[in-house]
Amino acid sequence: MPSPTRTTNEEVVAAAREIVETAGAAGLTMQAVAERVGVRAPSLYKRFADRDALLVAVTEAAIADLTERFEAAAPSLPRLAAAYRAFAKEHSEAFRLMFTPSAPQEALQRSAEPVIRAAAARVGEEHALDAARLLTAWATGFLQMELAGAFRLGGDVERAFEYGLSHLLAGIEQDG
Amino acid sequence: MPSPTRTTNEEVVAAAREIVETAGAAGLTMQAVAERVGVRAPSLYKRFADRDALLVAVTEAAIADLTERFEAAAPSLPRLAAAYRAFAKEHSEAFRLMFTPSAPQEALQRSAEPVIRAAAARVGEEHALDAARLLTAWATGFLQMELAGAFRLGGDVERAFEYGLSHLLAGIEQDG
DNA sequence: ACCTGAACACCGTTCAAGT
DNA sequence: ACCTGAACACCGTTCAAGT
Repeated sequence: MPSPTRTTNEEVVAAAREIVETAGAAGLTMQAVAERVGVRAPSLYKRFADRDALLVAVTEAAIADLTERFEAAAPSLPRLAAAYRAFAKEHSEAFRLMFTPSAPQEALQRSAEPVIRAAAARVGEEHALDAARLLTAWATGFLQMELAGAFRLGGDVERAFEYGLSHLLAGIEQDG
Repeated sequence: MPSPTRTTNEEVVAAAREIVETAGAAGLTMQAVAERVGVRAPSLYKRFADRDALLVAVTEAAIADLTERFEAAAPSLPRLAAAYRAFAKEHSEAFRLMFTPSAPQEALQRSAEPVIRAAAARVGEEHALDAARLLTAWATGFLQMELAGAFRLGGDVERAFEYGLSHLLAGIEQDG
């Protein structure tokens, strides 16, 4: 007799996201996830090929979350930057996963679209991609360094972020 | 009777670095390191408190390597940027480790000094730190994205790096 | 059809015992 | 003084057996 399904992919990914955020990617064990959704570890392999596939699903869910925030913040570039920073702070572990070779690139491309459109409104279609990449690279590096503790000494991080952002926005507008 | 030492901390770290670079941080097992230096895994705990301490030592050695390259490239900002990119490509796994909360921040601060001095020569002492951070954050984010495959589509990565760099250098020089 | 216990290979780590 | 085998707890993963 067929057993009724005891959990769902969504529930598994949600549990995995919580574990990743509280215990880090290294803390994501199949047993911990299984316990959280009320099954045994081997059952998870019916849904995800292996631990790595689950980790990719976690990354993808995080990217979808970020994309929503971007869409809500667009087309203001300062608000996009603030949304990015807020996301990185709330989901620092998932943020790190996004810059791993196994991250789903199509999802990342989609998340970048609001940024590219906002850049286009500011500097025109022709330079939109370059401008968006400049801003994204800077913000990504800044947040990565901030999360790693690189700014622990050396003054007001808030102010440094605002300084960098306004500087880049001004620079981007004036040429091509 | 005292046994003669069969390996050294330096040899252990060197072996660990090779493993990290070929198999990734996840591939760094105490047994693999031990085999490489000709001892058994438990012996490594005489030298490093645990696997994490060894990983920190690997990160620190990589930062020392980067610092040497920076010192050789200074005070040219384009050469510093090129050195950073070359390092990231040759030691992509260690590069990622550098932006982890457990990375040794004092070593990272030291590695940043040639960049800050080069920035000072370009924009003056007063804005050197801000300028160096702007450049470093951008380059770090760019390389992180490049290594993750974010630029797999979308044209000439080389050109995009040069574009971003020259744009930032021009922007940095003109104001404060 | 879905779930599980049992099993396997592998890992980090400790420690008493060897030299 | 340094090294090791043996052991423990834990992990990912597979699979035959349950319902």
